[in-house]
Amino acid sequence: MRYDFVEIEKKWRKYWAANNTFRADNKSSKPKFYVLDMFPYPSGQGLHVGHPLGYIASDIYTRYKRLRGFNVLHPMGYDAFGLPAEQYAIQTGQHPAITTEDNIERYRTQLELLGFSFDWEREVRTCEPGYYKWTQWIFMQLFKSWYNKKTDKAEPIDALIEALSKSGTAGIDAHTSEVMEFTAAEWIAKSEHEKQEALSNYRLAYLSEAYVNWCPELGTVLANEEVKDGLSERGGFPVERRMMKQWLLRITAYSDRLLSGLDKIEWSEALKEMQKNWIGKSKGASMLFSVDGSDEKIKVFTTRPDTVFGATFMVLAPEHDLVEQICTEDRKEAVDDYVEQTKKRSERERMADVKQVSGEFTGAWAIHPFSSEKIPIWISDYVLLGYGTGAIMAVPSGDQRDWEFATHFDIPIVPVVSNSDPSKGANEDKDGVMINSDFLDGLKIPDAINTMIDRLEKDNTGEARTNYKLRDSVFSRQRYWGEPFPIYYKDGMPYVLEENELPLELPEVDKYLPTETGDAPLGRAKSWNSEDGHPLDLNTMPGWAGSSWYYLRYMDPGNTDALASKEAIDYWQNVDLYIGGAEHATGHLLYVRFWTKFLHDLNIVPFDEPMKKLVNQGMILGPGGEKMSKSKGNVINPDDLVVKYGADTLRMYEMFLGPLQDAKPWDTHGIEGVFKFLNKLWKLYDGVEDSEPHQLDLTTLHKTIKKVQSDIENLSFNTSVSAFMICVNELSQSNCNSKSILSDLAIIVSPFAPHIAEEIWEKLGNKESISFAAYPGYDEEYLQQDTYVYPVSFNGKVRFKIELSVELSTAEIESEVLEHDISKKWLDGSPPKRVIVVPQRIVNVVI
RNA sequence: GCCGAAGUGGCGGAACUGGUAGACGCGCACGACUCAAAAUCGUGUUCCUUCGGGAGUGAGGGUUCGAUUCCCUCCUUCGGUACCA
Repeated sequence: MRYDFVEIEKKWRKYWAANNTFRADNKSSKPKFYVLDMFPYPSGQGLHVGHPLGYIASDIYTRYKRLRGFNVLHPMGYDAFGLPAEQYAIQTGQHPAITTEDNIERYRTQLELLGFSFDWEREVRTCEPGYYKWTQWIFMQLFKSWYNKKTDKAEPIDALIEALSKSGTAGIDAHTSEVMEFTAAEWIAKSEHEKQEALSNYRLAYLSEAYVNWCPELGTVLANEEVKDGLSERGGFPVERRMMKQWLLRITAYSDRLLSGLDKIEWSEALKEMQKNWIGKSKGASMLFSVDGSDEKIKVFTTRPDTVFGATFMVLAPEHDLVEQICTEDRKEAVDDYVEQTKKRSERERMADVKQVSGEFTGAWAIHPFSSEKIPIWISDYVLLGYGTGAIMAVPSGDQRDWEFATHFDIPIVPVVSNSDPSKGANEDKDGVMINSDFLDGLKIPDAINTMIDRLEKDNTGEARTNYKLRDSVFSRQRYWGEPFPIYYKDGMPYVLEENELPLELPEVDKYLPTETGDAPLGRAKSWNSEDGHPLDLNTMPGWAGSSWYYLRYMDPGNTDALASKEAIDYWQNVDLYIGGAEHATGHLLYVRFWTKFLHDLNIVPFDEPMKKLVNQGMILGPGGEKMSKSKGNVINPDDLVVKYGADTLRMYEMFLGPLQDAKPWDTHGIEGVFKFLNKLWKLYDGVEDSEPHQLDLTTLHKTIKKVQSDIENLSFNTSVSAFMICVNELSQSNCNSKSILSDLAIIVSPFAPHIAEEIWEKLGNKESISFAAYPGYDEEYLQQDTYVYPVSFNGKVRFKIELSVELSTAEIESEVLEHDISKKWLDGSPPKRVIVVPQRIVNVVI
């Protein structure tokens, strides 16, 4: 009988849907396992062959785990809010919900064609009110929380308010935007407006005037990770810096936990490294420098406090608050000009001429804290306002950028570490001893750093300090197609809605564009007010809001009382295996960890890392080795291949292409080999008999079970496909027709090619789906061999092979080998210098 | 620049903790079946060779009886990041 994949696949797709075969229960006596794919944004293009790669891998793993007796949660959904649908809406006037719905339908059809064992009853869509109610709810909790450094977790703001009214800021150690100090009396005396203002300094979701990446073309702000080389990631439009009032999330409160948490999760080193760099922890000290003839002090952050005796000037970021105050009259014009210029320049331009040294002298002088010498204060855009304190002590002998600046403006360079050569460049190495450094002279650098920090703390002019590159995340977008903020304004201050007012649904608007007055699109909505008439926030949340907790919603997608029930969360716990692209390294994958830690602090989830193990699938490139894209016209559509070869062939071929994690070019020709393999497999089942299995066939089977099992556990699917091919070749060769062997083969193939496996399984007389069969064990007994063919090499080169019993001792093997005619030829009468015998491996004769 | 990953036949790729390099598949060549073609099956396929062998896993060196695997130097490609003090 012919392998009629069209009929077979249609039949089993229907069967699985009708029987709800892959429904996962929230209660089970079986151990749980959670396998998750990064859910897709349903774009108008549909899927190309690159998308299913990860889904196929996770589906194989899922089906394997089921066969091993696990209750597996394997859901799928859609990251449905986003820019493309909105851009389309602006162009055509069609509501983004309609576009999104259509695209989702298309995705669903394509996904179903591939035979994934998703529990479709758990599908989620981030754009549905029933879903985003809980995205809004989490935001609300962030707004109502502050970060207590003493307990190292988020706590309710109400408790903070109570503490403030009892004893002011005394005894409170919070993660804040700026340090605040006031007494209980002062707190009580504050107006409501002032209180709210003060509280926003503590809240984990707060409004702030901040420099943001503004994209005029898209009409919205972007997060740092949505900007690539000064252009928007989506669309490639220019991005400029602009001061705007925005919602921010205080992710920086979690910097340390986000960093240390990496040690306990199984993610690739590359990815952990990216997150580490993004968080960018560096240890050093903060130091105060007095300004000559002023009460102002300049606070700097440095990782090298030991080099302070080499500090020959100071540099402030052009936007630094002190610039205006300390700038002298004669320098004012030049300085103002420079500041103006910096503001105008976009990120992109600033990046383009990194090598260009520029700056202006403010006319002011700082007093060196140890030598009491006067050193000039400059401004330059190589010092960034957002990092450290926005000011540095410049040590041209120890920092290359300072060196270039000093050389350019002819500022003295004083070496402070032995083996420095100031005429050539800065010495940034951390070996050598201190020179020209008063009480530090002769100390090694690490000792000098500690000595200096002790001294600073004693003198009260500085302290040890840890700094992070990580910034609080801008959380508002001036767009329509996203989650509205559950926020209204009273007296200009933000307040949250009541929980029972959620979800705050997206209003209808006449156009998906900003208003004439420049307000975000929600400004077009009629009566966009709270129930008591206060205006609602006009922003919407960014794309990553909904994806930061979706893995929890799958556990209990219909719940209307909570984001998921306690029972469901306690049962499923965190994700055991997460598969998706590495492009989300510093976006989604950081935010989902942040939100999980926050929900952990709120006692909503018992774990504080969302994904125990994460694997990044590599990209499938076009046949030429380029990225697949519509514009290049090299997109391979999976639907066409399914029509021609069937889903089982496509699934196996995608796995066969190469290691899951590697990028690899697509070559449609190769699919024939896998298709032939499935045909051969199918043929094996003609004339199956209940006969006694042949020894050789048992060896073939058990070797394959062993190989495939370890491959799946290591996510090495390409080698299991090879193993199946070898197995089927061998069984065909020996005309195997043993039912027991062929039944086991069907089970181990089923995670890879589920449709054909179901069909075979049914033909073998089984009534239940193969999905819940028991994975066969392998027996080492069948893998034992009586003899082993030794490759015999002379000086490392293989010259002949000899089959010997595995019972032989090393000495016996040696003499058997040396007796061989070819050995005699190579030895040519003289005795070997040495003979190495590795049992069941090799024999090497040294001559 | 810095960080990370990777370089193996014509191509995708195998090779467990150092032990037969090139499994499996594609492609190609030849053969069988066929009036013919497709499909299918079989054989061969790293390169050079005076048919004894020799060379060979990006390049060069090292450790070892033995290196794709370990160590050092360098080159190339891809991904990330970029004045982070």
